[in-house]
Amino acid sequence: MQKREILLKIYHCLFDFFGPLNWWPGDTPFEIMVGAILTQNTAWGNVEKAINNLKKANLLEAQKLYQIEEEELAELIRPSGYYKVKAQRLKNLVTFLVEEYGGSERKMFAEDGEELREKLLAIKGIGPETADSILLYAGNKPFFVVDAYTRRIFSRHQLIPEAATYSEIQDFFTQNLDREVKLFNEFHAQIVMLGKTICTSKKENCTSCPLAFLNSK
DNA sequence: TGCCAGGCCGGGT
DNA sequence: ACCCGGCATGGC
Repeated sequence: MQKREILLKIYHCLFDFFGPLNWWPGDTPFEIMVGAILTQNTAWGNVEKAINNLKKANLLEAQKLYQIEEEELAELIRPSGYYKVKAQRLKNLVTFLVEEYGGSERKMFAEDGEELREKLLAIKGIGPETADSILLYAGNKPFFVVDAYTRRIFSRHQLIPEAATYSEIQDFFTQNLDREVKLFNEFHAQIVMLGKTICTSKKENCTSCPLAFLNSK
């Protein structure tokens, strides 16, 4: 079977299993960008607490985070862990957003995707996964997001080498899928759902894996 | 009770 | 070009 067929089969299998997920959990593009930074190596439940703190304080806007003291921001996002570095990283992002685009995500995302990706990667605290999450889920641009679940699940089924780099894994998807926002969005969401709910172990294969058909290829 | 979560950076080889 | 320690809270 061709890689292309396998990928589509996996996608449809997951979609049938979980149903449509319509990611990312977040009401606005700005909230999604904030969440993308806060969720770095962190359980989403903790991120929710931090975002709720920002919402309750009515601070979930670029201009407001731009003005707030970094120490105060750090206290608000404390539940998300790594709160001091993440406060810096959020500051770096909103500074970029405000000073380059007047705080308007719409203006930022009007830019060419590849160029914007380079600019995001140049911000300290934004690596490839965070940049691609922002581009895909906040900006509706077709960049496939690779995360720990993706590596774990796909290397376990021997579709990618375990030591593959981020861009190698990303290429595996983008070279074998149509470059569509809807597909990239839903596919990544399905992978995360699988990793969170069923394929949770780092070591053993899960017994009730919906992708078990891959084992008898 | 310890382990781990939707990374990333900086310094050392 | 890799490898590793540091960053931290809350849930199981």
